[in-house]
Amino acid sequence: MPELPEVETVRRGLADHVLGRTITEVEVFHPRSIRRHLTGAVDFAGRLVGHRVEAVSRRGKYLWAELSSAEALLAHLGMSGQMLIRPGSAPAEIHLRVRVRFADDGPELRFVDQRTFGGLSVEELTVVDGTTVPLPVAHIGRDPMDPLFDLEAVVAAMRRKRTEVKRALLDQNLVSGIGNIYADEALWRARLHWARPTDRLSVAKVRELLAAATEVMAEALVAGGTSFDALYVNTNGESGYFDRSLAAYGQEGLPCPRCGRPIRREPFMNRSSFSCPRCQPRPRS
DNA sequence: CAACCGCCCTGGGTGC
DNA sequence: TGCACCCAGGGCGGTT
Repeated sequence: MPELPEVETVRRGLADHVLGRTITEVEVFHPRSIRRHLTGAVDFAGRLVGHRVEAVSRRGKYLWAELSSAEALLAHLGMSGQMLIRPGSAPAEIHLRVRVRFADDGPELRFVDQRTFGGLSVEELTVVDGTTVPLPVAHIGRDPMDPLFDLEAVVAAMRRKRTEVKRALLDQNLVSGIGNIYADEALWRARLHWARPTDRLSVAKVRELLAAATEVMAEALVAGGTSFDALYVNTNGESGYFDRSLAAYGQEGLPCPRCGRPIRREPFMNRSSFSCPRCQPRPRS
């Protein structure tokens, strides 16, 4: 499940392999993978062919290549999206959705996505708060790895919300890049239950929580990200190994690394939240 | 407007 | 063995 560390790992791989290369051919094999490109596959390909990749950027879970056309190829990996760099001679992957070839005849870029929650589109760029981003990213908050991330502003905004702390942590408009895995890990590190109301947390506690989120994602980035199966891989098709370092997420019944009590699993927004019953007691309702 | 809910989608895993 | 069902989950549109 690609969150910030996984998307950043992919960004680095793309920067290594497609920067400076000119696109010559684009094939779309599944319309759903470009559903956010409203003008369709022909226009999608037409806006890419002939243009050079000038930068590969990221905000939160969004990834994009800035092109010599002054537009950007925007990608969101969803749950299972992969950006693979492969020789053109390699057999097509079962879930190959989009293929991009380059003028130098070197390795091609393949967007592979089993569950098709991810997708690509070509977007105009806009400047928000001094930073150039694709239009659909304009409303996405800066992520904690962004040099211009304003910690105190996010702490204040989070405490102004009237919601549960995990919902706030997952709100990409507030702070981006955090998904279910790193939200649970950050809450575990900060010893907060996911249902705690944000407006009753101290400034210090919210700071601690955001610091924990930043820290756990930085550690995961060093490990190449978190992979439970072959769904998340880098541009070379390799899995990360941060799953071995998870304290709470997916650890139901296993001992809490801090106190030894079995990690519990609770339903949360039609999915699951993992926490320690002793370190992260439920709030009194 | 803020908060929240349901839907989109596929295939690996599980239980009968 | 085979089938039905569950589950993962970010973003978005619709509703309260």
